[in-house]
Amino acid sequence: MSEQQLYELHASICQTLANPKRLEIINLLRDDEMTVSELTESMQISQANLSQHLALMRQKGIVIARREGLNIHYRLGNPKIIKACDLVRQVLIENLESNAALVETARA
Amino acid sequence: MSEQQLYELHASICQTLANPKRLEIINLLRDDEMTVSELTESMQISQANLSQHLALMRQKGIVIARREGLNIHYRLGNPKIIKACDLVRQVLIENLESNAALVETARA
DNA sequence: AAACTATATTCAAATATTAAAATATATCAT
DNA sequence: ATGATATATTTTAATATTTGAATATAGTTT
Repeated sequence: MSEQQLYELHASICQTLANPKRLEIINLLRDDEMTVSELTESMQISQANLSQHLALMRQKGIVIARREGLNIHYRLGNPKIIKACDLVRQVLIENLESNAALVETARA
Repeated sequence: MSEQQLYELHASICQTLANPKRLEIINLLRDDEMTVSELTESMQISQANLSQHLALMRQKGIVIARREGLNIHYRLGNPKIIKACDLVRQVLIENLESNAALVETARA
């Protein structure tokens, strides 16, 4: 597998993370698995659209589905996903903070 | 700032990471800053397109530019970006490995 | 100031992503 | 078998992203 190909696969995982609803799903699954119904109730999203997002994430191995009767339970495929998301969120927060600091400097 | 808005900004950072060339740039800047010329020479990409990618990353604070004469030196805006990318790459590698394991199981 | 070098920006066409709507499938209960 | 519930898939229109081509800008050298 070439480095180029790895970068492409890497990018496609990032692409899968590049959606607010999907990030919200990942956060909801942080500690425990949840059924599709539970996710639908916890979020502002239609069942069909939620299912589309879950299908995408399943394909990339970001979440794993497990059927139990009528319900399907979803969980994260790899706990490192949460670590990665948390790191990116920290970067975001730090960027916001230093922007705020810049604004302060400009006012002074 | 609402959680929704945070998820949107978070997603937009992930979106910025969701491109193989941009990931390659980040990796090249891992340890040291580099000029645009150096980056152009290290990668299979046109100068104009590289500049477009750098502009996007600048806007998101992922990368910082510093002019020195004719050259512009780029460096990472936050070392945590590298950590996050490395984590996602680990997730990718682990997914590839468990896929390979699955194929083995299917053959056996 | 004219030429040169390094880098950035704008525009447009091709391509990819998103979400709603409609429909389909799987399991369970009767 | 029928109906009910939970979830998934397909299609489509709107929107966003990507890249090459052309052009612009900033700093330097002569």
